Amino acid sequence: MNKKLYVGGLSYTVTDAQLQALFASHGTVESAKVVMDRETDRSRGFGFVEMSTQEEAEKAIASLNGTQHEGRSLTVNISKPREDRPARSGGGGRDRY
DNA sequence: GTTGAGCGTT
Repeated sequence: MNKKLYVGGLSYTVTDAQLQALFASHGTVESAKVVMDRETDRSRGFGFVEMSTQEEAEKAIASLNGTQHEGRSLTVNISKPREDRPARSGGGGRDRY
């Protein structure tokens, strides 16, 4: 198990600092990032947070998952590493059709 | 509005 949290259901107005502040109320945030679409520089509506320990990650999930933020329902869960997804793992990142 | 990048041609 890791300490990385996936945070979905974010408003497009939420940014990394907002995300960190939200989770910091329920544990020690080591890092937080809202994923921005690199083509539009706007939020994709989800992000990632890393807590100091798994224990704090768990309580952050329990406290924030299913709640609302900036008018949207939050989904909080342990994340999986991006390398685990076949879409961008080494061998070809960009589509070439 | 649901799982993060960019490098560059293996």
